[in-house]
Amino acid sequence: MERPLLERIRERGWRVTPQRRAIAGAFDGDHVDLTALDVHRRAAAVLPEVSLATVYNTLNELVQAGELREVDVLPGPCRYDPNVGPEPHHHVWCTTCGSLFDVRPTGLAGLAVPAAQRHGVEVADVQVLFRGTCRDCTLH
Amino acid sequence: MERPLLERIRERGWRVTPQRRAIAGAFDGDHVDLTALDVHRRAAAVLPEVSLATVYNTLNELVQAGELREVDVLPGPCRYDPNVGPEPHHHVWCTTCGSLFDVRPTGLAGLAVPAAQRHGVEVADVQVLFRGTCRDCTLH
DNA sequence: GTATATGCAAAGCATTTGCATTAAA
DNA sequence: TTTAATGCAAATGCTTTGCATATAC
Repeated sequence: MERPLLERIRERGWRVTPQRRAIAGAFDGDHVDLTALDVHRRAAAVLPEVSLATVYNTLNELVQAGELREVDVLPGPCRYDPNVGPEPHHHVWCTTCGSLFDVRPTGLAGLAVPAAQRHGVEVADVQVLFRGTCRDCTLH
Repeated sequence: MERPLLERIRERGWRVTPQRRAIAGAFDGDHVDLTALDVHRRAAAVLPEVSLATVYNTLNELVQAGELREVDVLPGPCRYDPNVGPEPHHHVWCTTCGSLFDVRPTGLAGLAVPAAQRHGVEVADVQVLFRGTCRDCTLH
């Protein structure tokens, strides 16, 4: 679990504006991965005037600063994940409702690409996506 | 390795038009995963009048028919993969130039999500993405 | 001949950008 | 007071759609 985003913004010496407070606040609690629209919806609940452009700009700045991770492993809009710890992490996704959860799978260490299939790519990183159906969607 | 797309179109009783011939032809050879624009570029090399809308429409029809697989595991436009065999497959991706290759990793069988982390999702499927840098990009 | 595929141009999202205005420090 | 952040509205990139025209069967 990470330190709150707002604290990390402050530590970077960035200006603390009401918008940034609202945007950072959107990630408080159980850190789900949010779309820009999710973030805007949550931020606007606290600060109705916050603009979508500012949400996008701020999310991008945070990604560039390494304080958010872009999760772009599934169809639809990009998601943002405040959990940027050292160990890469992975996801479980309900293909029906789109719910997305962080997960730390077992057996990662055994994964490898046979050299003959690497096409000259030096592998730096692995991302695993488990797809399935969540209980709510199974029950209709 | 799959049978040529055009043959599969014919077998479905679909009309064989010059456009469909050109679009199917784009996937001949080593089956890279192509974007719609890639397909359009290749198809237009053979049939200059083919429209991008037709490329999109045709790709979607082929996806719905199960003759193409959408690969939507990375940023940027969706890619289409003519290799729709039973075994799910995985990808190696150069994060610099965007090259994408199919891969059959070892160690897949050992991958699992601890029950406590499943958030009620019944896992049906796994997709693995290896990210790295290809030789060309490393050498500049 | 008839059903189906095509092309165009317009519309739809998600996202980015330019620039004048506002506000944090 | 200065520098940086915001909001707007317009632009972008990818993809879809409606509809009249063309064409495979």
